[in-house]
Amino acid sequence: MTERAGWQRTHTCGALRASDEGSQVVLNGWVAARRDHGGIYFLDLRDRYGVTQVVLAEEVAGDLKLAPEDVLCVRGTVRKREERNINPNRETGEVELVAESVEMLSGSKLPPFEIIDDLDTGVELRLKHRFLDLRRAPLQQNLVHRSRFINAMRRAFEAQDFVEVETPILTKATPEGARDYLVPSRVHPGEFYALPQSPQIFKQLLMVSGLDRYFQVARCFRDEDLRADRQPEFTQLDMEMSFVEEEDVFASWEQVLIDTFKDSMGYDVPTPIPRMPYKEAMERFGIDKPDLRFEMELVALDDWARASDFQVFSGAVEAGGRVMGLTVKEGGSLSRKEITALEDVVKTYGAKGLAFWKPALDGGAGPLARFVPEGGAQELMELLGATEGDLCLFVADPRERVVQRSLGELRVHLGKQLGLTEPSEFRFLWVTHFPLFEWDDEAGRWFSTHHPFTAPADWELGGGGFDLSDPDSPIGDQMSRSYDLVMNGWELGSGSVRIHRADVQQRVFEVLGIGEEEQRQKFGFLLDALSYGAPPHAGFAVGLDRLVALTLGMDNIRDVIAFPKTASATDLMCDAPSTVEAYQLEDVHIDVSARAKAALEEAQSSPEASS
RNA sequence: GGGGAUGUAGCUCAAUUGGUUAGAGUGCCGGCCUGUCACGCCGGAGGUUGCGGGUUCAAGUCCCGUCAUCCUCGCCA
Repeated sequence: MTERAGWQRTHTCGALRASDEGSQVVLNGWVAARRDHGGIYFLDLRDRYGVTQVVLAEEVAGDLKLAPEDVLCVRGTVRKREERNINPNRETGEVELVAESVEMLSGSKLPPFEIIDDLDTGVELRLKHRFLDLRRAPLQQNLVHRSRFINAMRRAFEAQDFVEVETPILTKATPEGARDYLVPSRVHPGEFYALPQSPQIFKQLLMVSGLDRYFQVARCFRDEDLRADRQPEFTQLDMEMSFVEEEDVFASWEQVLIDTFKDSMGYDVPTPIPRMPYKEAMERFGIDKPDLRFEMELVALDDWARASDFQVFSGAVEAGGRVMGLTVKEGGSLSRKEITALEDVVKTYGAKGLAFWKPALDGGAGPLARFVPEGGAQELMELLGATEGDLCLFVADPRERVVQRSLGELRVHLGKQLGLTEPSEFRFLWVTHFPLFEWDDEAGRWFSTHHPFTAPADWELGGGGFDLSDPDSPIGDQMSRSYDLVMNGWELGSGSVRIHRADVQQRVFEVLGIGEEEQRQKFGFLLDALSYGAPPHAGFAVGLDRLVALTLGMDNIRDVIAFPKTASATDLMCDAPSTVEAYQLEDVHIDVSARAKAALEEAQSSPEASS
């Protein structure tokens, strides 16, 4: 056996306590701080586990030059501090290490920012030196929490007899859904793999194989524009089970959530998790992922509006649209300026304006007041659940989705602004009964609301005979057997009962405008599999980055990911994406277009490119 | 693809109506200091005001373009 090298630590920097007094120990760690008092020199040594104060006597320090972030080996004796010198803010604060020798294991240049907990520095710099950013305790704690959370989830699935199976990363492009990341084939000139947007088809095939219960911590890739809660590559807890229906999937997940939250953070998830049909969510909250931590529900005012003298309101209803409102309790004190800011919120989502009313029995105030009929204030107040001192807000539009969406987003906005959302409370909800198809005006055809493998609520699916080029076709009324899991206004994940009959699957492809030829070419293997005894099956997937971020009270997923990308999908640390050597392109049979080449040259000739 | 915000010292920011040599805090370096832990005191170094162009006697400041980052609408089965 090899002998242990003399420099290696006997303890971590978070380990020593008063009970270790007198021990001879070796610590390894980074220089976190130095305090030179002339005759005595204090040194804070840091690692993942904590910080320990090292005391260097003049004789030991000598002319040793220490810089921040140098990596050291310190040998010495643990000493209990005198009462007045104890640092109560540190776990190791009752002791200090009296150094007998200090050895530099690795020197450090001056870092571009300080390695401190409450760093106040731009994202750009932090991402460029992510290895230094990740040296900070809060970021390390995030990653540790993520690891514990995901492993607790793994244990929970294993306890239910699920089998973790890995599926391919190099796979086939899918015609529907997000833009694919493509990988050119060297062996097959002109052909491409795609990175999976999710392991969807593979997990269904595993059900056909009889694996019965599958799960995976799966990396997924979607080449779409990013957001604070969206990265081009992200992680899902993906699962699928056979011989089940909706309620079995819900039950399985509820147990997983109970186990995971309990194990990893000691939180008791309140169960059963309530269910709400999509239609109800849209009507009451204006959104398919309602935040149930506060009330302030939307109110339908269509009948009131139809009879109103206010043209904007009555006109919207006559045009087949909606008028809805919501009441901000004690919102009457909001200034005109604040209300204008709220109007900007609804305009973002397509609303033309935001009407408001400060309710009172005498008719109230605000632009809507003159349209409240004599003596009609009480009726309107009752409709809105409003009392004097409240603020009522209204949106009217010929497009129902604009009314619901804009007021729904306004409700979320107000919830945050008024401090109605308690961050340590986790309110879950299953949203069910989504429509199977949605009409896309731009493309002029139907798209799957969830995905094309989702079972229709009615297996016969109308039996055909619909005019599929008609946006008002009753195909739009078909319900699906898909469901979302929602928490605190975030969509955590979605799933569905799947189609396990080849004929139904073909019919759905037809509605989506995927002809027989294309079906064979793109999904032949799936249709084939469905014709060899496919069990009824259903599944679900949860976005882990979002869920982990939420459990830490963060609304940006960047800091629960070790090496995240920027909003333009670049990695500032390793400078990806980047150009490759000409021979590499030749190998994979790729010609870069003249336009792309010109853009590259322009970028490289500007001084900005190298900075 | 659209909208908004930001870009000044290593870092966080300031700089009046366009006007002298672009400042402060912090970090860093040097000196002093034997109980600090946000140590203290003294001194010092440190700037292509993102980049390019324009207006002007004069631009960190005004105009045009461009790049980067963040937020967001569209997009994300």
